[in-house]
Amino acid sequence: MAGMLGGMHNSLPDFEMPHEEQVHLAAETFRLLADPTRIKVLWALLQGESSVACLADLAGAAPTAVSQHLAKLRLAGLVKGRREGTFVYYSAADEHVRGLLRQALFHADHVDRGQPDANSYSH
Amino acid sequence: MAGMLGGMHNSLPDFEMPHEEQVHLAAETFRLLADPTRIKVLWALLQGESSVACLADLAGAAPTAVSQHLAKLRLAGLVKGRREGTFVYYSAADEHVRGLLRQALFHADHVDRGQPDANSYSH
DNA sequence: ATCGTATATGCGCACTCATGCAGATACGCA
DNA sequence: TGCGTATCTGCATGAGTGCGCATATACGAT
Repeated sequence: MAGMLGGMHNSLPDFEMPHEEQVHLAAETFRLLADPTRIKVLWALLQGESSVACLADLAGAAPTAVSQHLAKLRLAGLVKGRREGTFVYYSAADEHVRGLLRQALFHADHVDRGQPDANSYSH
Repeated sequence: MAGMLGGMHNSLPDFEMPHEEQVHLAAETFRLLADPTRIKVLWALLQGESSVACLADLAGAAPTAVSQHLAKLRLAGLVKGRREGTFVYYSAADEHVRGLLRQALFHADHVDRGQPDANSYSH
């Protein structure tokens, strides 16, 4: 499936690009994960369910901000809420998020971005 | 640093949160992936190296826009460029990106966001 | 000069956060 | 039982910020 490299230039290879809708959904998922507070919240929720106040304490953010973040994550279907009295206990709704977070954090721990060498290819 | 402080309902056992630096790097990675054009470009680069014009054609975007996206990806260390005459052939520099993209696209293909049931838990 | 690529600037849009307020529920006390 | 208060959560608004795109310009190579 992967085209042979090297000589081909403008000719469109034979591999298939993802569908537009798929790409859009993936971008939206990444956009939701591109926030330190939401990453911490989701990481905490992957360990078990918790409430807004507890998550705010864990993430080091204001409860209202965490509530807004949870609302977005809920609309995206990444977390779900269970009401018990005044508290709302949230939990992760998708197992794929665990893999994405683990890979991203692992990548962040092993990446070496020491030099923003913009012109490493020029001479 | 977050930490003790009273008033925390211990619905979650003690577990370790990722380090602050790790979280920021992961968020930055996700932010770079949170764009349809960059997703298409990276997906194409995972199949082999290609030039700006070819990538622009594949992604359906202007060459200048693709060049700017590639500059950001290059500064982040996600792609690398090899100059050959007038052309610059880019290629993916990190194998972790492949896993992230695959999981995100797979997730996008399997997620069912048909129910933005925001108030599934409310009265 | 032409083509491929990189960079600078302005515009429009979306996002985050902080503030304030409202609804809902639990608790205390007469 | 009835009432008032405190707490938890959700929603709306404004300020500040960053991003992507389009345009124009510059550099390098043939």
